[in-house]
Amino acid sequence: MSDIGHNSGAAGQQLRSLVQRIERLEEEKREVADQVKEVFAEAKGVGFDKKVLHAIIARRKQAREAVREFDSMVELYESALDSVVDDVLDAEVKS
Amino acid sequence: MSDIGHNSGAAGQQLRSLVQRIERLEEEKREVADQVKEVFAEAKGVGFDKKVLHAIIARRKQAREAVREFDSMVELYESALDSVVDDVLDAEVKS
Amino acid sequence: MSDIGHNSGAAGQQLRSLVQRIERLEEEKREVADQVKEVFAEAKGVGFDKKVLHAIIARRKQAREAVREFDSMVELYESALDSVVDDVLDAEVKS
Amino acid sequence: MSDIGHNSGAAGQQLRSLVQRIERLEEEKREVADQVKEVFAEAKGVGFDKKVLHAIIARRKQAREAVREFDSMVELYESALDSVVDDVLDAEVKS
DNA sequence: CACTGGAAAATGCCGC
DNA sequence: GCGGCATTTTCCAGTG
Repeated sequence: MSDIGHNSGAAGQQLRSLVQRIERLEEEKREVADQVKEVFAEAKGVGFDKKVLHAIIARRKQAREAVREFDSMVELYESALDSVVDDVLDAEVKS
Repeated sequence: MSDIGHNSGAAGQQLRSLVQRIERLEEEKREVADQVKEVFAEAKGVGFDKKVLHAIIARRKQAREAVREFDSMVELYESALDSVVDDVLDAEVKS
Repeated sequence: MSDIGHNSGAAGQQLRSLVQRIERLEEEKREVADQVKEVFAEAKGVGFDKKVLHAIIARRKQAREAVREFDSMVELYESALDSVVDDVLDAEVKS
Repeated sequence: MSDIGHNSGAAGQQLRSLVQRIERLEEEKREVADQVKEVFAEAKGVGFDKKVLHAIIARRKQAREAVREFDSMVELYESALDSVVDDVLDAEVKS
């Protein structure tokens, strides 16, 4: 008998497992997305406009990203500074 | 002192709570999306092509949707049929 | 005098031309959409239900898409098959 | 023989014609949309950013709408003014 | 006039 | 690194 359509070989098992895991995760994603919608609905119910809410969230996201960018800037300068300090120390040793 | 920027009125509290809940949920969404990516990576690692995997998953999804669509088709035909029945009954009354 | 607001440099000319072309095309799109509405109105006038009409058109569209999807499926299988053939040939060379 | 599937009655003819006209128009819409994409591609080719282009077009659209709104405002005031003039004339006649 | 469904646009991701 | 593609999000018309 052919396994086509009802593959039960090792590879088939593995494939089925992977597909099911992905489908389960995508189901989860949908559930979370629905919860987001529910919160927006609740917000609307107490008079908050969805568009404004979105704008606020976007703003906060940008702010967080700006902070992250700033931090990596600081790190960059710090490491640059370290190099300079190293160079200076090296120079002193050599002199 | 102005509350601008540090609103602590009732509405402000509510707004902050809503925004935080949404942000938390979107964080969750991102996490789940990452898990999906991980599974795809794992699949790739054992030799499955992502494209084929996607095709399989899409197919299964379509199958599920086809069932749903069939059901709404049936409903549409049923309501159309009801209209016809109504017309016929009306015609009998008038004759 | 500043060109701000009445840019007439080469780049400005080009930009204006592009913007106008896009706006003209979007106007066309709106006109065609209106014509679609007119046909639906005409259909309604001779007793066809818009909902059913939509269902018919959607169905035909799906049918066309199914053909396209089938074709890409075939392509996908063919390329997968090619890979397998390649692997087998590689294995023979190595053995 | 049943006409189901190959309806050639008068109503069927009409239905088919309507469906085809709609499908033709939707095809046109798609073509125009593609042309828009082409213009955007061309714009990109000469260094204009799609996002900026979109922003410009949106701005111009808003401007046109503002003008229209202004015009209807003017009309409103004009008709209000006419009423006042009428009232004044009436009052003069009566006095 | 709010709501849902579908089209249009934006974003993010993948492969080259 | 970027161009194309898929997904996601946003917007708008139609409907009840």
